[in-house]
Amino acid sequence: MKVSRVIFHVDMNSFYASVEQAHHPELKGKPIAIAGNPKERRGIIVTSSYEARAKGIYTTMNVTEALKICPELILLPPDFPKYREASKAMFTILRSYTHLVEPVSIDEGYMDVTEIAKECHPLELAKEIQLRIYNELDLPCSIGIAPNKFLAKTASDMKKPMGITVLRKREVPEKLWPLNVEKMYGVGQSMAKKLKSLNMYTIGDLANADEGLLKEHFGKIGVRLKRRANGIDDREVDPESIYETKSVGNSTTLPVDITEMEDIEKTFRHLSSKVAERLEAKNLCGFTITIQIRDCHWHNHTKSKTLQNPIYLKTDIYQEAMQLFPKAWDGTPIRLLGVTVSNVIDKKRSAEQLSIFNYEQFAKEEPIYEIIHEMEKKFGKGIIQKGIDVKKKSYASKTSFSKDFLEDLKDFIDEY
DNA sequence: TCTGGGGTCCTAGGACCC
DNA sequence: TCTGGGGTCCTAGGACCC
Repeated sequence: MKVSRVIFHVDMNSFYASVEQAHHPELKGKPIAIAGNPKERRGIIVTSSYEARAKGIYTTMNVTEALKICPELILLPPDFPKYREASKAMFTILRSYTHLVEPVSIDEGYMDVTEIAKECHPLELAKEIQLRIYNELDLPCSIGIAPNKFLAKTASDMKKPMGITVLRKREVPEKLWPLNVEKMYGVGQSMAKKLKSLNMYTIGDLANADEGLLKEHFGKIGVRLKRRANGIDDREVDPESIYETKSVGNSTTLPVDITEMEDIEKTFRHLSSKVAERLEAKNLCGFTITIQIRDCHWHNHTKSKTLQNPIYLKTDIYQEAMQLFPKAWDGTPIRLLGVTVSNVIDKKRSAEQLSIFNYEQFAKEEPIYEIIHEMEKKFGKGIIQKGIDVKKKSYASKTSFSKDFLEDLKDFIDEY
């Protein structure tokens, strides 16, 4: 039997809008919204204050539409550096209690407070954290307290803003099961529709559904949903997960649909340099490049290619993107273009990967295969890799050989 | 309700290898 | 030459989340 855990899910309330209100107290109590440029097609509501929500404003709503419903709505452009700073301050407060903090996005995260809970009542701890975030940063948040991530996440959603909700496993049938399936985290529009066609309308229906049936229609996702609906979730709080970037991409909805090569090239150049910039900032490079095209009918097309050597330069990214483009485009006017580099690794580690590939090529192409085997026998498996690393010069400084070793190597080659 | 931009995870089929 | 079964990687697309 696994030891019972105490997990918090801390969820900032209408984060961007709250950060703006904290910076500009005169905006408190007023309907405000963070939105893109209202003159452009991309002008949508990103977040709105509770005062705005009360008037019918919601995320993804067109700005023009929003102003029609609520003419007094105060629009602000997004200021991401400001939000990132507030986010950092918030996580610093969380980490002052335990290192077991897992940021999920800019405005929410999990904490495993099992240890702390032995000496302090979870509810009191949650109150203290909520109050500190409020007093020190002037930001409201909701906290869910539960034995696992799924229930904690569900709980934090139950009382907003400034709520604290405890959700025990034994309360699942009473509190969770009566809710509609679409209320469940992990069930979107598409799955809700499918579930309903299978006569499952509530989370309880999902919890008590036949596992084989769920597997047949939804694969492993279905099986997982059933477990979650029963309050079962073994995922651990992983503080490292934010450092494990899988992909870096940029995309843009164009002001008007385009078909001209000149415009397409210009857009890809811009996107490629954005991606390169962000890879650079994270010291990453990646093996796979993907381009995305969304046409005027909202059909998406992607084309991707995995390279033998990782890329990170804007010129390389641009070139690969432009090579993929004609293979993915059928001539339909384009609404959105995107470029993503995935399969990413640390730039430093990439040097090793590069050499492994070259070694294999080298071994296949050259009749010196035997030499390589001999050398491996004498110096160990990594020798050729190291040798080529040095030859490539790209990271020669990272590879160091002892003087004695170099002497041995020289002798060996001469002898051969 | 006519839909931005950043991501992650999953699936299914094909290629290829042992 | 035909036959399996298992595993991994790649690609395209879809669903979901904030």
